[in-house]
Amino acid sequence: MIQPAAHRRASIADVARAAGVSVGTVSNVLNRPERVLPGTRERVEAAIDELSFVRNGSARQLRAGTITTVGAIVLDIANPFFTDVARGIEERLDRDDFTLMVASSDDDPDREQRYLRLFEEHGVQGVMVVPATNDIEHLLAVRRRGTGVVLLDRPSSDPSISSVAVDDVRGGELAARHLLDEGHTRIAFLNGPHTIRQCADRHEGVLKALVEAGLDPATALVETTVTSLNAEGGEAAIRGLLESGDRPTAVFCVNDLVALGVLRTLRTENITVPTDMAVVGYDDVAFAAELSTPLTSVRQPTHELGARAADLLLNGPDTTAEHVMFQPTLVIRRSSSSTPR
Amino acid sequence: MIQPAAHRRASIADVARAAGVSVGTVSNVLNRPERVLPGTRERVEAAIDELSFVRNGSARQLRAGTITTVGAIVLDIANPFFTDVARGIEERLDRDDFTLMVASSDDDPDREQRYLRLFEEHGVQGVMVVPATNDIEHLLAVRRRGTGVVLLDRPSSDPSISSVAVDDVRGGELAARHLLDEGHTRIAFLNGPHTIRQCADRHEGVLKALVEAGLDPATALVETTVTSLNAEGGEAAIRGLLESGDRPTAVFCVNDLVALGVLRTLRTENITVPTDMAVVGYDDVAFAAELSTPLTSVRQPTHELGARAADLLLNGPDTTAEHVMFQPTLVIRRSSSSTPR
DNA sequence: AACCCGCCATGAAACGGTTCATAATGTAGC
DNA sequence: GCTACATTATGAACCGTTTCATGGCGGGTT
Repeated sequence: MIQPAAHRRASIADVARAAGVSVGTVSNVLNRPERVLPGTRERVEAAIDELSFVRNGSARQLRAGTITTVGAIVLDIANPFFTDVARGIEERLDRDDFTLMVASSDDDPDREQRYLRLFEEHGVQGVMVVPATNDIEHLLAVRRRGTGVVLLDRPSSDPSISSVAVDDVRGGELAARHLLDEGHTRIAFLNGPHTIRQCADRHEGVLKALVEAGLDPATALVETTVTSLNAEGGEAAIRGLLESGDRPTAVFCVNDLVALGVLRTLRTENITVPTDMAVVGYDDVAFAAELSTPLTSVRQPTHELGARAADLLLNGPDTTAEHVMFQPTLVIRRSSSSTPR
Repeated sequence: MIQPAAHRRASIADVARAAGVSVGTVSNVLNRPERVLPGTRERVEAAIDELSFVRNGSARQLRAGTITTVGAIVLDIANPFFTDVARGIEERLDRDDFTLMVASSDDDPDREQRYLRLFEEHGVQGVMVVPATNDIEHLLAVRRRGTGVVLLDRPSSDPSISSVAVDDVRGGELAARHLLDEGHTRIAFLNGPHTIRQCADRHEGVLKALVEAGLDPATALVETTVTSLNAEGGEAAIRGLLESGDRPTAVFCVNDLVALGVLRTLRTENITVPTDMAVVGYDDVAFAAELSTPLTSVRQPTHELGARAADLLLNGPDTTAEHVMFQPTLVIRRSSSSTPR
């Protein structure tokens, strides 16, 4: 059980009493020390220490209105992609002395909603969200009520919401085209649910590449939905695929964590990469280049993504939203090519 | 610029007026709907929708006092070790419908202090902290003022503060002893600053192993402080070491991110692992087993660590603190041994 | 001496909820 | 018809800050 305070926390009134001044003066010491005579200030500061007074943030915020905090809601806090983005956000925020609170929705719309509500109720200046659903009506509502909202890693179609994204259609296209170039004609795509926009977009990109190459997606593509977008999800998905018998020659994974699970499984199953099966990941996280079979991956500018999102939140246009779209690049390594580079 | 609300947010009084009821009734609809007649409730709910009313969390909390949120402050949100711990925390909290806010101190005591203050001022039920300094007086102060505090990944000597940790002395010892067993007599330790307790403890463990083996640490050990505990830090540190000429035959890295940077650098420098140089990491993150040279690493039970910490915060003893200490294990792989397993 | 001004300190209003004692209304029992 | 009681709704007090109009005071100017 969390231990309750022995008794009520000291309030500004307690401090005022102890220092023999009025509450207004204590508040001034706290917020505009230059307005109060050094002598009094010291007395007040002594009383503050004495009572180990801590300002009540709720009361402060209730009255003052503003707070220099922004929130970020990502799909999975254990995914290096999102934490790298978070670092980008933090660095930008530091410049303006804002603080960041991060929460993870775990791909769950309910959790997203819950954290969104929490942030909104506590009056954050704005919130950056990687939505877990295709529908962003709930985010529009937040925006309408006056809280800043920036879509993260996801383009916005709505004029009232800014977004910072990377072209996922193009990313899917790059990956698929590369595999086609390598001679594959039957490709598995371990994707997340299409309710996550990024997944749907990457799928679209893959289709585009296939059609351009004159292939029929119905036969050339096997899309499997991974249950959780991490190594365990990748492992389960590839096992399912291997057991199904009709095995493709290449696997495109919706992110590098999934690819990690795939590589791990293929190794234990003695399936050689890339000769028996080529693998392509997404995000190009730090370890991708150092894997036993260095992983071909679609690189996204994580840092810039986060920094730009924070920037839009802090300095964005007042009325019209801005939509930033970065371009991904493909980094070809050994997992998909016998002749990388 | 963050766009201000067109005008003041709707308050409970606005809702009351619109629905033709009193503020008390609106509050009841919000908090104990069963106490209000279905007809009135519907009118109030309609008004809430109409005005798109969102409760003001500050006001609510100011009056009601409590909040079901806890905070976590970790050293580096981009380090998989900490995010895995965060996952463990989240899962435990979910059971009690608590929410988690994560902040990253970036090894900076000032940032830690800033976030700590933010959490405390906003009245979180408790906070889990991986302290950036050896001194935890500031945490004791928070505890005394009535906010729950649990030390994360770090033992507590103080009876008033609970802690959940993994034995870092033992971890350092395991790693060093293994390298000694492999025949190395000159070991580099790419460590973080000793102000971070874990780093100091691991150092102590290394010393212990060296002494037990009858070696003089002064000659057998080269400790280098990495500037930032990530791949870039590892890269810079190992480069410095290589340039210094007098090259050791084994490198123990304070975490797997640093080890990743080391492996990357050694590969570009054409130094073979483990024959030219053995490498051991710490944390056994997900990708460690899948690296080009699978990485020997000290494994810590991340999930249990987080879950237990959350548990202590929610159900911990009222008066006496509890100190949980997990034991690390060494996972031997090819980066340090020609005959792994 | 009268006036003005700047400097500090004061104390009450306001922020937007929750809570609780009280009132209003309806129902049942005698 | 009267009392007893349950059910709903009311509205004022309160939480702990910030803010601002007000006032006291001392010194400089006319």
